[in-house]
Parts: sequence; C-alpha cells; structure tokens
Amino acid sequence: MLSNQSKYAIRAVLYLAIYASKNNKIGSKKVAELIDIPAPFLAKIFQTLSREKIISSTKGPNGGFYLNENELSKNLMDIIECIDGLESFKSCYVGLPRCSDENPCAIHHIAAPCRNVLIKELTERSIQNFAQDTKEGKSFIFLK
Amino acid sequence: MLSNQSKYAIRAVLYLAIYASKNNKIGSKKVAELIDIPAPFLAKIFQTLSREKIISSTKGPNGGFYLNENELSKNLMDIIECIDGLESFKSCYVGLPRCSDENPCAIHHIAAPCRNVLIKELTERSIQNFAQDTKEGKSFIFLK
DNA sequence: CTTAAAACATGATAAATATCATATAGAAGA
DNA sequence: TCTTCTATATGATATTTATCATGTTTTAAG
Repeated sequence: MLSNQSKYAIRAVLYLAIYASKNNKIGSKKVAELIDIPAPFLAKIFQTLSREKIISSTKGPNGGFYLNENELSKNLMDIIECIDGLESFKSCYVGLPRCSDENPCAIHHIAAPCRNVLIKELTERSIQNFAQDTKEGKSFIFLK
Repeated sequence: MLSNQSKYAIRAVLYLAIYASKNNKIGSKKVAELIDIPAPFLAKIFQTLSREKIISSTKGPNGGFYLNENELSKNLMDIIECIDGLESFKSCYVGLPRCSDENPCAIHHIAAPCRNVLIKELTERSIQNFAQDTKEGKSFIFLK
C-alpha cells in the first residue's frame, strides 16, 4: 500500500518535527543515520518534500531541514500524496480496476471501511500532533 | 501490502470456486483471460497454490484447476500466506522494524486495529463464503 | 500404444522500485 | 571575496517484482 519512500518519509518528517527547528536545522544524512534508513535515498525524498513545501530547507553551513509552523500543521496524508500520490493508497486491495462502492471487489465491504478510518485519522491529525505522541514516548519512529 | 501475485491469486481462486468443479476443470489460460490478468503469471501462481494444496489440478486433456470441498472451506488468508507469507502482510505500515503493541510506530494504534479486523474477516470467512457473495452479485472479481 | 491437451518446472526477460554516486548551486561565515 | 558546507539536480546501478518463454511430465481419449 505504502512504498518504502512514503514509509521513510513519514518517519523522517516526524523526526524533523520533533528535533529540528528554524534555528536547529538537521541534515538528511544525520536523520537517515538516526532512524536507520539509506542516506542518499532519504536525501532524494527530502528534496521531493521540500519542492512541494512539506518541509523547509536551507543550503550552506548550518543548513538543513526543518518544519515551519505551517508545515507542522499539515498531515501525514499530505506526505503520502506528495510521494506516492493518492491513487496507490486508495487503489483496490485485490487489484480490481474501478473497484468502488457500486462495483465492489470481493473484499471491498471489509477493506474499504478500514481504509476510510485510516485516511480519516491520517488527514485530520496534524504532523505536530503525531510528533507530540512520540515526544511523550507513546510511539516510536526508531528503536534503541 | 499485498503483492500483485496475491491479488491475482485471490480473484482467480474465487473464480475457480464459483465456476469450476471436479467435473468441470478450468485451465489457467482461460481464467487469466476472463479476469484479465497475464496468463503465464497466473499459471505460475496456480502452480504454487496447487503445490500447497490450496487448489486442485489434473493434467492432460480436460485437465485444469478446481477446488474440492476441503479447499473451498479454506480462507483468503491461506492464499495470502501461501503466496506472500504472513510477514509482509503484518509488517509495520511505516517500516519500523519490530513494531508491536509494546513498541508501536507512530500510526500503530490507528493501523493495527484496522488490520486486525481485516485479518479476522479474511480468516474466519471461507473461500466458499466469499464466492457465494460474488455468485449473488454482491461483489465482483472482474468487470464487464 | 499413440497422441494431444493440459499442468509442471525452470529459467530468461522486462519493468518498477530502491539505492548509490557525481556534479552543480546557493548560503553562511571568515 | 573566498571558502566551505549543505541542499539540489541528474543520472547510474542494483534489487526486487512482475512478466514471458521453453521444455518436460502426466493424463485421458482414440
């Protein structure tokens, strides 16, 4: 459902949301190391997110990535949409083209409600909100 | 979450459950054509399922695939497990290794319940059960 | 017993995804 | 202004997944 890119993106952005700020920018290499994902891959992901204004960046010494107030108020679906697009997230579980409430696949009435809950939560809660949970130790974006 | 193989497998097996029987075996090419998926790919998938006794097969003239009584009583998770293995289905949504109730990723408490519902339904209801829905026009495994 | 129709097994190719490497551009500090 | 640091852009490689092709085996029918 989610590509590795999106998965990495979510964890990395949450990391920024927690630890980075305008006066404490963090480089992609450091984030990659800390959450244990391939560094050059994350660099590319950050570039995509930066282009779409999901995260902020500045070049040069003490440069790096962070989230401004506006970006902190965005949500995780924005990240997914930016990286994978919505289509892949919403596409049918068993690959039926044009699967919908009217033309449901065999597991549509089971899977669709699940996904709708997921989409709702990922859309309504802000990045900051998720980051807060992690800050409070309620969830993790890396282990150890 | 599900590979194309599993997606195709589910739809193809449901097709067999509905239209094939011991005295009306259907070849993989025909099934592939009818549900509109690549024929050689389905042939391989059927071989895997056959090896694991999820479906039955006989060679030779009038040979083909079908499901016996026992196989009809299996469930869709058996198919997924046979093709993808359970791991990929149960693995963390954001790629956190060893994500669990104790070490939850940032969206674990949202995603896990959804997935559990899905697993429950896919495990408790039989293939025959799902096939019945399709037979009654409540769901589809191919369009038009 | 022969033939043909299918599954079965194996491996080759292609496409998509993930990963890595290099060169360029821009910003901050000396 | 110059140097250095870090993002940016682009392209190359590798890995995985999906797709295709070939030959072999089994079974039923004639």
